[in-house]
Amino acid sequence: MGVFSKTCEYGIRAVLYIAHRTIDGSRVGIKEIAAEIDSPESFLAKILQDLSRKGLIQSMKGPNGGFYVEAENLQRPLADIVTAIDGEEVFSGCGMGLTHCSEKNPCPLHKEFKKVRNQLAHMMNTTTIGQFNKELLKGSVTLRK
Amino acid sequence: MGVFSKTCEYGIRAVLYIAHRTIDGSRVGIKEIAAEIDSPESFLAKILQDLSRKGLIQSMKGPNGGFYVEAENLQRPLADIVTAIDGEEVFSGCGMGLTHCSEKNPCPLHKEFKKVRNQLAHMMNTTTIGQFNKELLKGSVTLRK
DNA sequence: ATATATAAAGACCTTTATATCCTTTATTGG
DNA sequence: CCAATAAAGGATATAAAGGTCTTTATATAT
Ligand code: FES
Ligand code: FES
Repeated sequence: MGVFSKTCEYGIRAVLYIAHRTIDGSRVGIKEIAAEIDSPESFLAKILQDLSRKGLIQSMKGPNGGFYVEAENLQRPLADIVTAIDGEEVFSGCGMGLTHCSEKNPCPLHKEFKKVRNQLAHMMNTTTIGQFNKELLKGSVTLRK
Repeated sequence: MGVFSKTCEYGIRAVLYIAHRTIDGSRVGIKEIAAEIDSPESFLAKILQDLSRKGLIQSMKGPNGGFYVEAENLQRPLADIVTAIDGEEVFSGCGMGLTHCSEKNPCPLHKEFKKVRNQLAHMMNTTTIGQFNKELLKGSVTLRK
């Protein structure tokens, strides 16, 4: 198990793919996305459906339809994708599973775990959907394999 | 989903409980452990069986039997418990699910994610099983709720 | 030796995550 | 309007995680 669920991993990869692939105002279909991020097509369809309903990405049916990201969404943090799919637990939950992480009744790891968790949250909150577009176009970073 | 699996969370809590409860050379039974760390008893039994087979904790059958932690194991890092139960992925896997995290073919998050992951690994590698015994005895930290 | 306490082991069951497939609905170009 | 296209939605399948129960093995005390 990684830090995020598989669903979430696919979701992040797909959104970043869509974002850099549609800066020109075009749309991209599920087949291409799935192929390019190396994910099961129909499973990804479900994930994107969900993210679309939640407004993180946009979609259009019909010929020349597909998924895209509106300009304003390019500024949204990746944390929004994680929260939409996995919830907030990874950003606020106790590292060893206590039902509530708190200062008053802390688990042994609390002090240190909180730092890590906060660093993770900070990273995901200050990293935006559109931020990697150039690097993705250049090919200096990848979304598959 | 948290950073670790539920199995792993129970495992960590249980090992820390056993450690501080048996410094005097005694043993502690599964019923007490499960009650004190607030976990399902027979599920925890499976987990402890596994950790015992792997040598992270010790056990004895029969009257006055139970689980305990040998002195040398008190020095082992909590990372060993995580690795034994969840594997190493959380310490080395790609944050967005690429099959191999690498410098040569990095995902967009690689640079930042690696820092977080390393901080997590460092924390878990420098924190030992026995390290919280005093605090647990004092009651300044908790393993339940 | 026997009875008893306790963990080990294995067979199950339930829920959640992951994944596929098929039908419906919306959009577009002709 | 019509046919083609692509996402939405719903039903279902499969795998993995989470959890329970019963039986067996082993240690101890009497
Ligand atoms: S109580 Fe465990 S991380 Fe805060
Ligand atoms: S490649 Fe993704 S974290 Fe290293």
